[in-house]
Amino acid sequence: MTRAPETRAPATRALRADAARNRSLLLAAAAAEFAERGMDASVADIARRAGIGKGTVFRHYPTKDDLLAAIVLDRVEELAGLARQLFLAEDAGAALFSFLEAAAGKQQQLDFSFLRDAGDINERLRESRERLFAAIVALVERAQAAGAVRADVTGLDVILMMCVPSHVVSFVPGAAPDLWRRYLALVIDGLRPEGAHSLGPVPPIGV
Amino acid sequence: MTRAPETRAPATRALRADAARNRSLLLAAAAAEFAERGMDASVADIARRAGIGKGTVFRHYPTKDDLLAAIVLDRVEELAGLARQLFLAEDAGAALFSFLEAAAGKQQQLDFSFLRDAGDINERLRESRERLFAAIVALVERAQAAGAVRADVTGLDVILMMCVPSHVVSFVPGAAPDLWRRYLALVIDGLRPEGAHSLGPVPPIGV
DNA sequence: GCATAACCGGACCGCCCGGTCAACTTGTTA
DNA sequence: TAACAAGTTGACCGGGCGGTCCGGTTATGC
Repeated sequence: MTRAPETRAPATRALRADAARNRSLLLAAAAAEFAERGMDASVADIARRAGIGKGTVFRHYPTKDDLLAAIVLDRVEELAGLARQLFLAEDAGAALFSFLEAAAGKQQQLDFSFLRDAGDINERLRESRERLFAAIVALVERAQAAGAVRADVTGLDVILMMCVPSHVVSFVPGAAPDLWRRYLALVIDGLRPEGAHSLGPVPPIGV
Repeated sequence: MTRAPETRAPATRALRADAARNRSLLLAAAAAEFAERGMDASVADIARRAGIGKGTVFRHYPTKDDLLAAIVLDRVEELAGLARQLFLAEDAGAALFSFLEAAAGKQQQLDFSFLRDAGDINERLRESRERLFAAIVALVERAQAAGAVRADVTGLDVILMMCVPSHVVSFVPGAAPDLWRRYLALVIDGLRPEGAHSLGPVPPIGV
């Protein structure tokens, strides 16, 4: 095996210009297609929407799952960044509720059920998800300490309930684009300490 | 075309004994398989689980959707009956919450997302669904009149939120069998009038 | 117990999917 | 501008799906 002299092979070689353009076209098309049809979106349709060949898709991402994971990873990192940033806000309760609002809004584009489907595939995605969850847990605990969220709720409870608005709205055919806010408000009211009833004997789940 | 004398053809002829047995085996197997794997369950797997041939499945129900619709129809009628029965209870609030509890519990076996998937297929199912929804709306309005449920919520809001517990729990791998109760409690607290905040400017959806 | 119609079952069909590959095109670099 | 590596492409493959069909089987009425 020979090696070209004076060539320090970069960890990943720089992408050729057309390849980079195709890659971003692909990511946009895939995000749209996954958002519309979920995991049922076919690679052929994604390629057609991006205006590239099917083979090109598999050159950029060896598997349909890898393509999905790349997209989900983006959103997860984005949300994790927001969560860490909001952790520094003065009002702990408003910080958590702002985060839930942003998360619910983002899920209009990409439901979190992908976290389940894609989480088992990609190790990087799993790590990123754990970091996001940890940041959310921190937000929740601070909001509880400030008395803005009922004490008998866990971080994981909040994580699960945060997926509700976008899911619920997906059942309404001609829903207004901000209908999810209505159900987010309902979810948040359920998390508030005022007027909270017992959650019953069912133990929470560990993280 | 000849007609056998003295034979009044019944609307649907009586099922032969073995056919009736196979049909109930099929329904049980299909319900289990749909519950576990959703719409991804394959007819071949259902047939194998029921211990019958694939052709027999299609003899009883001409389409996979028809099979699903038959199962969903059962649960919907069951729930509608319960809703009408609870409408006569003294405590209007407890009646609604009892119904939500029963509905969430049933969905552990069969998620309501099937109502969306199968609803477009079968006319009878659509009618049955409308009757169920009407019964729920009646329950909600009575609970609101009794002051047990916040006034700014509609019947459809409650219908949508009623699907939350089973859906949320489906994300938790080794969930305890009654974990859904925890999230039902959270949902119900969000529906209570005590400590309710504004739902914001987003208008509710019409039924 | 026999004739018959209802029923059963699994081989088979066409279709679509994720993924591969070898021939071809194009950006890059010296 | 020449030469090559990187990138592109669509025909192709194996597999699984919903649904069909017909030869064999079985319950049932007389």
